[in-house]
Amino acid sequence: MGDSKNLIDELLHGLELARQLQIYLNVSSSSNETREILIQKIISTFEKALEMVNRKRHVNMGESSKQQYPSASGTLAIRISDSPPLSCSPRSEDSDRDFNRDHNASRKRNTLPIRWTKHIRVEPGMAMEGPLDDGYSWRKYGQKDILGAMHPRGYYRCTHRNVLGCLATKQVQRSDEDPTIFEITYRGNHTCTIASNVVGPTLNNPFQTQETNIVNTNPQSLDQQKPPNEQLLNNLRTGLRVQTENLDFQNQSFVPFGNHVLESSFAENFNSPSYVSPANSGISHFSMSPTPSVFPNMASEIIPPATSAANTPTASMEFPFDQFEFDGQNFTFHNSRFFS
DNA sequence: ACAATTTGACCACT
DNA sequence: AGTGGTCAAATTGT
Repeated sequence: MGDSKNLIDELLHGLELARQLQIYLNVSSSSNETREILIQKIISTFEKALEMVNRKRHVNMGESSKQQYPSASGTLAIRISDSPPLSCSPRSEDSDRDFNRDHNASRKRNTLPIRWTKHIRVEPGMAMEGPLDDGYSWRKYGQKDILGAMHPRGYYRCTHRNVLGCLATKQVQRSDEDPTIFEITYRGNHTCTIASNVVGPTLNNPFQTQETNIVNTNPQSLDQQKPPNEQLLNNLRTGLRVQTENLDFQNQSFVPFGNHVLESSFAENFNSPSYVSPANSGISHFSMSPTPSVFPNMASEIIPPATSAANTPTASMEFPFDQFEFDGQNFTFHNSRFFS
């Protein structure tokens, strides 16, 4: 228990430092020395936190199932807690529902295990009627007032659901604490974008085009007009903007996998010049709770200029869940194809 | 006319 | 019974 408290303290400390750094980085008069010190502190804080987690895991686990959490510069392992069964395919439930219109079966509650969240911030003062463009075409199919939430939750499915059978869906929930932040929960994989190669390795490095555009959400515009590829390319051409924001890492509403570990070399891929995910542009910003990631407090997002619509925030991450492996204990994410 | 969104109703789950 | 997720008819936009 003491360790958990310390862990939380450390992570909170990291959060605070990161916030300070964010402020400093926006103040041109601050010295490089100050930045260096802050960055060192942040790294140190997170490393300490990770050590604590590792210690705890060593105590709780036998040697055989031991998984090391990475240092800040090493391999990223995402710990995910209690899970629905992993035996089912990511889309099995949805598939049954949509293409079997037997109403008894089709109305079955979606127990889709694969889902992940993003926290997106839009510029205050801009239209924020909904999420920004994330490179995919979504059609809204519902909206619901959620108990305890100030803002309704929007339900979206892939526009190509009927034509291509793409079963990806997302839910968009505006944050109560910070109305400029949208929490987007993606469920299922885009089968339509496998063909169109939305997260293509051929796009330019988004780090080269991160300067400018402010998010300009246009709730009435349509994101259904362009194929995802073209949209993303357009986004990259016209400039992207990175926003770093604080995540509520204590939010533990998502339980996608279970007590397993997602292991991936995110960090090293982030340094790779060839890495181009229009979705997250190399900066970790998705979270899988309850312990979102080793960077629990920070979410960075590439905010593309708004080409669309309805409610989609920014370029989204296409997450190739078919590259997960589950061996009964660990959930491994093979990201070589994803990041290459 | 067609496509997208809105919204009340329905259903499954807890 | 309460809640979240989805459906589908009605409405709105292009």
